[in-house]
Amino acid sequence: MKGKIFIIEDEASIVQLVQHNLEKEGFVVSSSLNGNEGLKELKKFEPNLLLLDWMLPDLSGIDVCKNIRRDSNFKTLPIIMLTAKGEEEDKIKGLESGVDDYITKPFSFNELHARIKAVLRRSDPNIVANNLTFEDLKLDRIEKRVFRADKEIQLGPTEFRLLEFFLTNPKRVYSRDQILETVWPNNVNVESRTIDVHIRRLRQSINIKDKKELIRTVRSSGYSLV
Amino acid sequence: MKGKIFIIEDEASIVQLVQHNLEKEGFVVSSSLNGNEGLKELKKFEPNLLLLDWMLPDLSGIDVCKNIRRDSNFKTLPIIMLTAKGEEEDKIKGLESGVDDYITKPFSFNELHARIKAVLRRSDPNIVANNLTFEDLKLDRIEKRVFRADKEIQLGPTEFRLLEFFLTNPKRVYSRDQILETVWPNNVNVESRTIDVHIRRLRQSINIKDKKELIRTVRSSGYSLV
DNA sequence: TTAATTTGTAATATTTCTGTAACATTAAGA
DNA sequence: TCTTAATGTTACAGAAATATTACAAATTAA
Repeated sequence: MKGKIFIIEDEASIVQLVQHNLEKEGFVVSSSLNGNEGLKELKKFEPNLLLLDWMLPDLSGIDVCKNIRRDSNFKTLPIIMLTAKGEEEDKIKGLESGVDDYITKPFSFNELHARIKAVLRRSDPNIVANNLTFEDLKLDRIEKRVFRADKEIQLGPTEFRLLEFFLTNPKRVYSRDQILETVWPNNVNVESRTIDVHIRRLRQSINIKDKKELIRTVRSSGYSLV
Repeated sequence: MKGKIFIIEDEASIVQLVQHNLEKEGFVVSSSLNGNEGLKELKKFEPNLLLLDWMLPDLSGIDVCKNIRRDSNFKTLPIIMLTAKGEEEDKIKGLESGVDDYITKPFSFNELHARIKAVLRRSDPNIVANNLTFEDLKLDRIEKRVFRADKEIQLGPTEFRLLEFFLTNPKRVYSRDQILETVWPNNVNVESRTIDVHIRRLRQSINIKDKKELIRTVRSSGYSLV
């Protein structure tokens, strides 16, 4: 789990390419082909970053952008604008209207990936960090290892992703639906109670006797790291 | 695999000479004849070092250089500038703009090779090192020999490259895709399960009884040296 | 050319992980 | 205190990932 990215872009081929590659990188990705629909879905999806095409069939990128900035929930949502060649002068307008970065089409995926990482590093460092820590918990994404109080802990793949997810936003309470959406591969249907079992497994692995419980149950809301 | 080198240089004869010799040395090389195109391809290629001509048809070397340094992914990419005789005064400017070294045309390949090694040795020692070691494992790239606890080990070519790859980044977990991409010659299509078999062969060769396993399996992620 | 080595794959075995169902426990309001 | 809904716990079967083996084709050495 490296965060959620939403794409609003009308060229299906671009969407497909970018979405596929981002998913390979571990992002959860959703997309829309036009502005109005995109705005709605985006607010449901709650991404960590938006890739926004400058020229859309219905709204202009700027309109979308302004709409988003009006919504208090998305005031700080990082936005990267996708512009076509020759629209360069518009970039200035774009940056003024609250865009964090832009990239000119055609672009290579690596260029885009670099910018995404740069923007996320500023807005939400944990999403791209190689090491996540919280109190005496440490998770190394490169070496795929987890430590509690400097003692290594063995986790199965799902428990690893689950902990990774909690570590990107410690203390925050996540509902089962939210957990499902980001920790499980897309379009998989699992019983929501299944999460309880994985929480239990994770708890069992990361708990040390005489040390406090790290995962808090918030009845009727979900779980959080604490 | 001794790393990837990108060349931006408009004189085709120089490119050909350098590229050919570098490939003979085991580098993976790609090149471009002008600045704008070069910048794009470079970012796709993700080299370990860039050879950059000072005078290009479209952009100056300095422009290219600045552009690269702006991109967070390439902030530390080592650059060696190729300058023509008489441009010496420019060298100072070049070094200021973030170039790591320069060489004056005409140069012999040996001169260039020496500088490349010197620059890489600073930035990414494992790429040029003749000997890679990790714990009691030793791999000699020159003599193509491998030792475990001072006892020589016989490896097939693929197992040798595989171990070489792991040794350039011990502890790091690599996915099967990543392994395939760098250990196997480009555009070869092999089943991803094939890697398991080679891992097994490598394990069988480098393991000594009573010594710990050196290759770690990370379920659903890949393998690492450990 | 023949012999020896190396490679990739398919088939099979083994290990580890996952999701679910069933039952137990807990918390909170009536 | 009783009731009920939510969460905790456990065990297990099927699934998924990896390990192992054998073999034929390809490559290299002799």
